[in-house]
Amino acid sequence: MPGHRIDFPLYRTPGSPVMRNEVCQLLRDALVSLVDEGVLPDAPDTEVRVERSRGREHGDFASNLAMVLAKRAGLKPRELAEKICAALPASGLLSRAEVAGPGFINLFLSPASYHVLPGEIRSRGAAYGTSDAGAGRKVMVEFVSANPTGPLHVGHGRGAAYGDALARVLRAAGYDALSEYYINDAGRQMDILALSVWLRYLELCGETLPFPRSAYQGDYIFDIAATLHREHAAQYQADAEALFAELPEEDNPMLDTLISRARAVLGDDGFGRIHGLARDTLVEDIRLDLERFGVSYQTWYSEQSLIDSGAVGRAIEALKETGFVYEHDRAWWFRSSDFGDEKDRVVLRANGNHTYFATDIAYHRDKILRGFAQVINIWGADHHGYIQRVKASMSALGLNQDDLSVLLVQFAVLYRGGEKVSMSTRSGEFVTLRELREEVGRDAARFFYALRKPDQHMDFDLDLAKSQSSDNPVYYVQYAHARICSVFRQLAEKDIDADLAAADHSLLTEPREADLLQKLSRYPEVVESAARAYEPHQVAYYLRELANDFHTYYNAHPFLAAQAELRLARLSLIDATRQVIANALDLLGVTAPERM
RNA sequence: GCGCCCGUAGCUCAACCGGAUAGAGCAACGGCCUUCUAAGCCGUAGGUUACAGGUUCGAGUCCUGUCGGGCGCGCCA
Repeated sequence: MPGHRIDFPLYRTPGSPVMRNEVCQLLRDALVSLVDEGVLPDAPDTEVRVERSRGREHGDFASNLAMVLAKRAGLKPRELAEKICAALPASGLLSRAEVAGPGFINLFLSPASYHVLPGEIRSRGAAYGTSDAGAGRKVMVEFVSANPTGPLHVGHGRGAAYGDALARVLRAAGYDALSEYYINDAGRQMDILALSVWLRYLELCGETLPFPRSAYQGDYIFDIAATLHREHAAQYQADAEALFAELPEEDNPMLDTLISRARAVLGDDGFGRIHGLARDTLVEDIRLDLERFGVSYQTWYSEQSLIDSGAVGRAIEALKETGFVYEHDRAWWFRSSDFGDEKDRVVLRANGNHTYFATDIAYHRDKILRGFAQVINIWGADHHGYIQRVKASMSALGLNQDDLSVLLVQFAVLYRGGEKVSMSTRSGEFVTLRELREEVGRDAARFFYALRKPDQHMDFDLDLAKSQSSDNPVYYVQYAHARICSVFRQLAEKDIDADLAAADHSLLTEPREADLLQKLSRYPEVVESAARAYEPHQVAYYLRELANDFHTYYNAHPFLAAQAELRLARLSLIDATRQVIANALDLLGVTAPERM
């Protein structure tokens, strides 16, 4: 269908941070003019939406605005589209607008908009792609937060890769994002951990004992026990025979009995020191593991500190004051079913201890009180049942439950040699994040995770991720970066003078150059969109497209052999490409190697 | 049983809060290295978007139901 075409005068060349937003503004201006002219009845509250066109023939941007507003204007979509086009203010950004299909408005960027791009990318450098879309809003991203009772496994890896990339993307899009790890260092699991260490320590002291099968079995328990033995010799030794005398046979009562006997023998002080040693060792181990995975946190927030500071007690008191808490069977229940939860939940148990839920209430209350406009929790999919009750507690406390977003990360099913790898923390039969990193490499692992939407079930093929072949998508992107660096090394060797700032980009007339420029111009929009949707995988897919455009260009046109002026323009273009690849890879926590 | 997430090419996944002809990568087949890194490029083939209805100018996307998969439903953490 032939489109109606309108040409604009070209009078300036703005360097726009996010082009799509600029285009939206032009359409908004057009709507205002149409209201003034009486074509539209009132100031339309319809959100102006513009998307990147799919195909080149549809221009750079497309809007369905006319189709949305046609009914209100009493016009056919195509007629309204033409009026909108005619009302567009003059701008150097666009060169023309067309009406096409059932009433789409296709917008074409001006050549000048493209020609300023490589220079803009070069001058902004690592900052190209960042914007102030988030307007400095304070957001918290809390992720991983695994119990410090053992090493992280590959399931945590997915949450780590996702959470860290999300935090980076949010920062790039102008949010004030803080990464936090919530250390679950209170409760029974930690007691079992301390007990496990102590029992292994007793063995080192020469005691013989039947190590309980439901205690922690991992090698790291021996390591911590060895440290304890090295630093304190037999200071915490006790008679194992007495310790294991007349124990309940069932796993849980047995462990609980052992824990209370350990406390009795060692005193709260002694037990607490072993507990603290185990905790600190494992938290430090996790911190190092994540750091080597390219993941770092601003804050490590201790669950125990919430209890010690009285925050949990205060939160329960605050909840009681709302009247949504009642006593039943000597326990205190929160009326969460009043807020959409399936049933009411216990916050204070009959034995006087608070539940895990109680600390969660205190923790989320604390997050909001710390002044975050948006709190993002990244949880494993097995925790989805807790979302409603936590949100319920926020509502009950007078907080806005929409300030909390819980994003669920589905489990990755591991495949090795074409077969499922079954995983269970207790049996010790699980692949740790450390193993994955050492076998696969940090970059491949992170990119592999980044390629998947978090709420999508994921098959993680270990053999593929481990492979150093081209099957591995991360190399495809990194290779593009390395190739560009290589070109510039050749340039230096051949002693060719290249003042990129003097490049004349109007010489870039090849279709593949236009494709590459267009892709580069999209990058800030990709970052903004990934941040808004909490979907860093958009960056990974963008990278693959960008690398593809570059490789295609590389194969089709020589850079160094070209005539001097053209060579300069092309070098400027691929230098800009290199910068954008590096920027985007950084958002995913992946390095951009200069050679491969 | 109830609730949440999902179902797209042989496989693994995209598809910009409903848009134009549903796209990549593997795997398959056929081409491209005396020239800047072949970890690359180009081409061919591959689809009733699980199924059935509904909403509207328009549905992979929203609603209802069915089937299939994952997870969750403790005074555990």
